[in-house]
Amino acid sequence: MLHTEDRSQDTMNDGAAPLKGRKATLSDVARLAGVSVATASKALNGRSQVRAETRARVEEAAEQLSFSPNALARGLLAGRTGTVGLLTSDLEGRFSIPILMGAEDAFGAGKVAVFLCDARGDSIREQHHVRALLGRRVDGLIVVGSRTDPRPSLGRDLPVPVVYVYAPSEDPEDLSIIVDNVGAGRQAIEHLISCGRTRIAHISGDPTYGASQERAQGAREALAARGLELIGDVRFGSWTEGWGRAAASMLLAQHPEVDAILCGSDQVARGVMDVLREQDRKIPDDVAVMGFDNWEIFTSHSRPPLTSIDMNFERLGRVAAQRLFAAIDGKPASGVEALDTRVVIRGSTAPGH
Amino acid sequence: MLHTEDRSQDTMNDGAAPLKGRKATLSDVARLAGVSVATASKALNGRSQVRAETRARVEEAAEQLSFSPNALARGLLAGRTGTVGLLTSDLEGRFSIPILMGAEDAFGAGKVAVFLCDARGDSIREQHHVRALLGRRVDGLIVVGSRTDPRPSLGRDLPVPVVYVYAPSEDPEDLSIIVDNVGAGRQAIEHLISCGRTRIAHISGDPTYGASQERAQGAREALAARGLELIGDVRFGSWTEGWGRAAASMLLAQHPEVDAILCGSDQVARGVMDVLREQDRKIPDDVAVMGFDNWEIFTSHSRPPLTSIDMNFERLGRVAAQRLFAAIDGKPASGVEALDTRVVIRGSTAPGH
DNA sequence: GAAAACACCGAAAAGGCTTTATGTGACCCT
DNA sequence: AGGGTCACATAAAGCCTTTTCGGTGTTTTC
Repeated sequence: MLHTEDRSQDTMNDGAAPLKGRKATLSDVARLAGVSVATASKALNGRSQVRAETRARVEEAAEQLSFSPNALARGLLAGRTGTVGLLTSDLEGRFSIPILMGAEDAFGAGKVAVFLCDARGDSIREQHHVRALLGRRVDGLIVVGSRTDPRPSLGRDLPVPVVYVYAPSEDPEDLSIIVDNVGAGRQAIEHLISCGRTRIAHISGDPTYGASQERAQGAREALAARGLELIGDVRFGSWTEGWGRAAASMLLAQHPEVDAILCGSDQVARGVMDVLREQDRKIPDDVAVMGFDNWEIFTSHSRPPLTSIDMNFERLGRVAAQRLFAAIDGKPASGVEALDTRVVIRGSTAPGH
Repeated sequence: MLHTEDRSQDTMNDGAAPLKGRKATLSDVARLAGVSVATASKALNGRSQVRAETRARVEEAAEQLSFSPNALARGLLAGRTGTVGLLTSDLEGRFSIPILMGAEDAFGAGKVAVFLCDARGDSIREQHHVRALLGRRVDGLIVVGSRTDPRPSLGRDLPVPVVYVYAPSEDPEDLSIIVDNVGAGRQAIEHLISCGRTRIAHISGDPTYGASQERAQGAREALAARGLELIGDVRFGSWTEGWGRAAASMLLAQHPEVDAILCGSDQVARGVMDVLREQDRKIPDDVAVMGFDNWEIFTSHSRPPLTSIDMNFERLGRVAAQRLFAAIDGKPASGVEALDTRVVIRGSTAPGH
């Protein structure tokens, strides 16, 4: 049912309700308070050139009219809009969201609003969005990639600072905030070793992802530091449960002595655990299992709950926001900043967790 | 070294920082083209009062300066900003994202930019965001709930139209776009029946969710229409695999004759399938299994792939965006609009899929 | 008692754009 | 030739806020 009543020019409001942006302008407030707009502005912005009594009158008038200053006019004058663009190439993916949440959180704490744009992996669309955002005079841009491999830079001649997150920019002059995947691999192995495991295998994911190569490298490094080696080298495949099952079957057949399996993702780990259970290998007593990503939906509900490496995505987003703030304030940075990860221990490596 | 002057958190940034890419303004374009700003404006906006040759000159000048009009100034004048606020109460959840994608898509196709705000389920934070968005003079608001139960209205006296998605507003005067959960339950049962099943059980999720009650109701209706009943009535629990496993064990013990299990979510279905496999019941030959949500990550990688009801979230977001457009254009609507769902058939009900 | 200091307020400009109203010349008609 | 129409260009008036600068009236200082 449609009704055509016009809600936009409403009746007078008593000012009791808190949320009414409405059309009240600063001159309305000034008129009601019996002062000039200049004085009203100063009063509301805490400038010093206003008598306390006058300020109070203005504030009351503003309250009564539910005045809220027009951010457009303010931004037009200030040259700063207090907005940033958040450009993601893949909202659907699991990784953009927490990053986005972290960034939104950090900005919302300040007085910055976030324009969200999803390029859907299309660079034409991305260009279009960048242009639109610049037209809106955002103060800065955050670009979130969909995988960890380097991506093309937006260019050096943008009028606003840019921070790349998750996927670094190909241009080292840009500032990129990424996950330390080598460190993540190292951390994982160190945890397994400290659980007393020595015959460790690594079932990874898609080999075309930089992340899987880097994690494998970190894992090898950590093993080498103890004079150990991977059992049966790294097995690459895809990021799926199916691959986890297939790879686990082969691994157990070829190397039944294995006492820990590091998996490329929680989904892979899930498949691996299914096979272990079917073959009556106790987790973690016979074989410890570990994943990457700490994807709650998989880690908490598996049997037993899965130990995993958390990528701290929210922090990634928050740090990106902070760096962008700094750049906007005239303190730019460049290079690649790799943030560390964190082991979340559950029952698949530590009984009782 | 840049000045380390008092760059206090305020706007006292007196242009000391070298803003390198100062954006070209319309007067720059006009000067370069040798016309007045008024003419330049009309030329670039396709107004009629401009000679073709003049228009070409202006366009070339604009191109040369890579001019893009300042959306702030334009919005200030027009009273419309071409922005909307997207207020979600829970970004983390699985449902907001596709809705958000649909909306972003629909708006991006027009010339509307989206402010994203996450209230994190906190109504104080929500109020704060609403106020901030109104200060930025958004043209409209979309409010995305985190569960399907009705939520408090933002109020009738907002200066801009609002569309509620997923969770309807408690106020029937508001416009809400939701999923037809009763219809979804009906659809599911009809599919199972058309697969030849008659002894159907329903393992649902958290009973405090309206969605689970409504789906159960739809399921009962569809069964009643064929003179059938649920085996062992609805079993409520939580939306987890663990509950799926527990409930399936009990169900199979009490009603071994069951030939289909409708599950409250794909995760529940996942648990149910684990138990069926452990008890050597063939899926779908002995027992068909079905879920709700069509969460790819669960449906595609289970054994066999899981038939599920897709909620069409992207369409939900797109429709919400369209309704908001209409309302902004002065064609408001109210009431609750329930969109239908869709069965995605896979191997867990239909062999060979 | 005059000069300076001070506290407070208002007029006005600026910021970039669109639109209205006004102005100018070219052209056509009787 | 004068009046009218038409096509085009421009000046100027906003939109809403912040900030600078100038102007009161009052107080302090020597």
